[in-house]
Amino acid sequence: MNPCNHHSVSIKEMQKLCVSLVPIFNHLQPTEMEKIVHATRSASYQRGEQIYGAGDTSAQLFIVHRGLVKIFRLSESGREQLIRLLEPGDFMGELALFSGSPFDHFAVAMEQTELCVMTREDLNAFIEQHPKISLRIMEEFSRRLERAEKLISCLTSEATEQRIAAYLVELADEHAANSFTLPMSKKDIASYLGTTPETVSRKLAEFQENGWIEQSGQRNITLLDRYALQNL
Amino acid sequence: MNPCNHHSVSIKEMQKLCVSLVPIFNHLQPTEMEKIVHATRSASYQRGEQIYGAGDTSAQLFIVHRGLVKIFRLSESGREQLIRLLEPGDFMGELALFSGSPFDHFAVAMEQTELCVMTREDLNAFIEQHPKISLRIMEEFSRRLERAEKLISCLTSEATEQRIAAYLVELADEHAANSFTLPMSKKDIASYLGTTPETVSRKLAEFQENGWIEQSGQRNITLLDRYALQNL
DNA sequence: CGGACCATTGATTTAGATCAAGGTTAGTGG
DNA sequence: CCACTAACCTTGATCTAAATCAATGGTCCG
Repeated sequence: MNPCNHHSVSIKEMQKLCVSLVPIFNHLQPTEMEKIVHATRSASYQRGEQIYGAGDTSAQLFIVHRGLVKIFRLSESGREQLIRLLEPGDFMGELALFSGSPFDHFAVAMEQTELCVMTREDLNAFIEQHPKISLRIMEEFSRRLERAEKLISCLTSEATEQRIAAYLVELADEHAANSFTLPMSKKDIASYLGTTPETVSRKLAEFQENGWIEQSGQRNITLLDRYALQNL
Repeated sequence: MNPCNHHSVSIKEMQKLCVSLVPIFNHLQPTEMEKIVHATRSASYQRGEQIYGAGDTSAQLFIVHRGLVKIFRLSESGREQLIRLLEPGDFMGELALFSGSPFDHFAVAMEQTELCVMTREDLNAFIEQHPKISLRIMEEFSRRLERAEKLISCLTSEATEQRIAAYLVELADEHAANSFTLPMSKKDIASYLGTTPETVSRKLAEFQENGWIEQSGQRNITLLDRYALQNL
């Protein structure tokens, strides 16, 4: 944890920096933006740098402004379990913020990343003054919760093969295209889907043999038979 | 969906009914309670009755006042996947409320159950007037999210045996005692943990043989060797 | 250019699912 | 209150999907 605080940057710089807050913290008057500026600090991280780790305590809300952050746990056996990837506009650290309990997971920057940081007091004060914003935050929470619960259903009720197929379809939907690039390494995909890199490799090869997908390079995939994948 | 609205009950009755809101909606002045009363309707369900199902749309927040509600999905194969059990004070329906998308899961009363029902408009207005409450709701969200993410880690990184053991330890912690009653049928436990009733049976029998637990009746368990269970 | 990490493919093993058949419990209705 | 039925639980035998172990090739980054 070494957030470099730049409390003396110009308001204009901060506004630019806080542009990622817009999806959540919108409905703001220009004069209100100044309050966010004072409530927010910025922190910068290099690729591979840890933002926080399990056991750390920090009553701060982190909002990704630029870059990519990986959230994961380490199991007893030392296996890394990927929870999710955060893109600009996503936030993290909310549990520590609300309950004060220490983190039980790790956050690491996957590339050059800039964060906005808010303390609990700041958030409290902010929400009291801009109550409508809390609804948007709740909306975001509920979306994440939905995603988590869907993943749980998937993990418990579907076979590994189906999970991998469903994941491909999900990616295609996100990109609104049949060709896309995997957002992470096969190793991480395996961790996310609760399987092993070997199995991911094998299943993708199998899907390709069946003519359902086309792999090119190491991370590019084209869906050829979406229907087949969905009906495994 | 057949909520029986009682909009004409006395304020006193509603206060009693809404006592379960306290964990979330506290910090209220007596005069403010009246607003909740007007914002809330009550609905009553029999054991086994469905509150809503996948596909239904309803922009309402349901808060459990009395009883027990089971939330589950049905997978393609028709397998029931238990998401969670709601006890008094818990709420549901928030995603439909915020995003307007239809439910993708089912909610069924497990016993005689009473709910408080709030529409989106009611919640909006309410939060604008009582912004502090939104922090408590977020807290609740973040707790649920934490639980879901822990379950995901568990499902992906641990073996079935470890999951069952960890679940027993969790139950003991919740009850703050080594003896406790399983909160649901073994069938439902299996569904929750992503396994089958047979495996749950076998593993519990195995744990008992090893002297780690003691089963009595069909739902009572005493932990004898917590350490062994935690270090599978 | 070199080293570390990632990906692929094959051979083997195993945990847990599935299928099957009793025994038990609990909620229902007379 | 008791009897009945349906759902639940348990234990056994078999099967299979995926993990693990292992070895080679590929790719990215310093």
